[in-house]
Amino acid sequence: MAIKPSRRETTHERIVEVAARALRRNGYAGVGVADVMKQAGLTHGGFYAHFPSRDALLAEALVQAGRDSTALMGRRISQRQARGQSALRALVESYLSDTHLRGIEAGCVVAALGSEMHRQTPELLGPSAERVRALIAMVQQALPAHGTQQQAMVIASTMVGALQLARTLGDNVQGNALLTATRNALLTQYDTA
Amino acid sequence: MAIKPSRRETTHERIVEVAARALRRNGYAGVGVADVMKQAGLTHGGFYAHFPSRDALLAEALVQAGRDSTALMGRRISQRQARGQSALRALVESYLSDTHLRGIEAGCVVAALGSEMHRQTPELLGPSAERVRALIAMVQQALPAHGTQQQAMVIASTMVGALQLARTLGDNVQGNALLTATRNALLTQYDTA
DNA sequence: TGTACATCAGTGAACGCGCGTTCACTGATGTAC
DNA sequence: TGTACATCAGTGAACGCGCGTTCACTGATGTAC
Repeated sequence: MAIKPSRRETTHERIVEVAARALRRNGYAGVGVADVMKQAGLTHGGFYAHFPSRDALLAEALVQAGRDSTALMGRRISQRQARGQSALRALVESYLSDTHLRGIEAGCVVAALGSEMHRQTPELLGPSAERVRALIAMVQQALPAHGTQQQAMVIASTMVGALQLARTLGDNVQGNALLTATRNALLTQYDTA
Repeated sequence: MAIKPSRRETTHERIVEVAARALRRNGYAGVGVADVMKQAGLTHGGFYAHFPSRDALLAEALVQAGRDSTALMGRRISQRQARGQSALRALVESYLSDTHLRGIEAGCVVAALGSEMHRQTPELLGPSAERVRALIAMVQQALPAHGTQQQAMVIASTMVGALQLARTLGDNVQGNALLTATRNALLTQYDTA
């Protein structure tokens, strides 16, 4: 029995949701208070009734982005498992898909912000490291029995790196070749099905 | 017979060198004109006698950062090979070393900027993609005979991702465990020596 | 070799713009009776 | 159910600061004779 959220709460969540997408699309420096408020259908003045500072918004947005992308990835994986794919194949093919290559603002926050995470304020570093651990845990759960955390770390690293390199190469022959090569390598080595 | 560089050229290179380090330490948004000039021992006014715009500096800095980190990595690898390590082991152990984990501003530019590269201006995107291709080529050269470009792509992705995740986790047990696991996995699979 | 002049790298003050932040005010929502 | 009032979410103008950029000027370097 969920309590009906107040108008204030609804607005707050809308702002965070907009910021969570902007964060992945534009990076930390690309999230502007005025911009986010405008996209949420508000004026910038009301911002500080919801957040003590821009940094506080970023912290909430980071957590929200993690929740959103995990949920989306979870749905995609379930669909593939329903079609008979193993958990690992479903994960690898979803993560290293053309859809994920192009869908940055709805995609994995670790891939979207990987190289920027370590230089953020402590307020943001905690949740960032937590996201990395969550990604590794997600991979480990998808591994066949006896999959180790070490294996999960390596696979997570590979997927994050591959997505970033492919995005830099572009949505073209080069980028897609890199994704394909990585999918094949991971499945050949770790998918025992 | 290198021509003695003019005062102007020397200064220009000094500015680019400072920017190349700042770029890796702070990211694209973290490179400020005034800051760079100050670190180069100059005042900010003279900047536009050297570069048409801040973006032009970033482009030169990116290329310079690639050159510098490639040269440094090359020296580290040579040292290890002189001690009898295979080319691949030397590469993997250098790239995934604690030194590289901590030495961001002198390290691989792809690892330092990976998640930011794709959203830069076209002027910067070209050199960025070129850096990715250079990294892949460097890995392929280190592979034992018959190493394919596909294998090189996967290894490059893994190393870049691992370094970023380790940096986010921090220079502690977690980060080092991730680096160690990745080193072991890559060497077990690809080092035939 | 020394002097006079031209060139040129670098200085430092100033401008304009964007962005985070503040605040007095308004209009809508909800409560008391 | 209707009216009067209090609360509160959101508005929009304004402020200050940092940053990229411009420009008139200075002091040093180098060239001509």
